[in-house]
Amino acid sequence: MPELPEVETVRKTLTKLILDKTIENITVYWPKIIKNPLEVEQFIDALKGERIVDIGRRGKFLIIYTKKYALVSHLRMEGKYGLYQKSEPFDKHTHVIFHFTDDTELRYRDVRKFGTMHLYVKGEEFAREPLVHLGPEPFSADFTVDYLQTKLSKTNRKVKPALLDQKLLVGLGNIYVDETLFRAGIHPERLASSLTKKEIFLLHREIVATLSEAVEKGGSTIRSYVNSQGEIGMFQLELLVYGRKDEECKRCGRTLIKTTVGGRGTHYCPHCQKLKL
DNA sequence: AGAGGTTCTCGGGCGC
DNA sequence: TGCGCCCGAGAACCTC
Repeated sequence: MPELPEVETVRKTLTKLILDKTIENITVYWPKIIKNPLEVEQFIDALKGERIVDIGRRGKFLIIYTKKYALVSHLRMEGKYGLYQKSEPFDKHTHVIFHFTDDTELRYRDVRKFGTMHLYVKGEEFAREPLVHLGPEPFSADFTVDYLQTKLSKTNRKVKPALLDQKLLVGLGNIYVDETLFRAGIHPERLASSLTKKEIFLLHREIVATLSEAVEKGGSTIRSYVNSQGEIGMFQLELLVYGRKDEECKRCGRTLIKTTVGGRGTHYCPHCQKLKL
């Protein structure tokens, strides 16, 4: 599900729902989701009595702040947060419940159980896994054309796997990387180090543009994504290549192709994105 | 039946 | 031989 635009949308909607609520207790049904502290009891005890004071985001990670702690949460493929009345029944994919002092509770649901949670004392979170080695935010001043140029020139990988690496840049996932490469006219299997200065400039511009347009539209709903208020995104209507195998390229009219690159399903236009050598 | 929006771990290959 | 880095493959889990 969630790449940067979806996580940013979850951050905004979840803030409206749980800001200022106080955690009375927590129930953990699938302890493997909690990666730090190792003991689930410690996780629960730490957060008891804590009030939600802010919700942030770093790349695809959500950071729920209480007065003392930072809860770093990754939704991976299918993780979802939702606010429910305590009286509502919960399904078998609900793995963590944060019981608030009012009659509501925050439920974490995750069909594939890939999601993770790390709890740290506030201020330590950026110096620890999983945030410590992340690359720059695409909307930050650190993410410049020169930075992208330097990084791509130093790797032997193909451009698509390079851009999916969150150490190079945070936020891109399989959907937005395919969209970005199409918009920049770059074949996903080009060697990253072979890109020209002009191509890097276009790539940088389209990374920022694609992600910011997607944030404005509330993300993309492909299979199951909904924000914390249960609403779908709208950017899937703007997708130019992702999920459009065998359909017409909106730029040149030829047939779009789907292959595998770096083990990931990859959509592109063989005419607009040439694999020059 | 196999792929699926993610990322961690592991092992092979290579250079020093 | 050893170490460290880089990279790709496989694994984590469930649904359709």
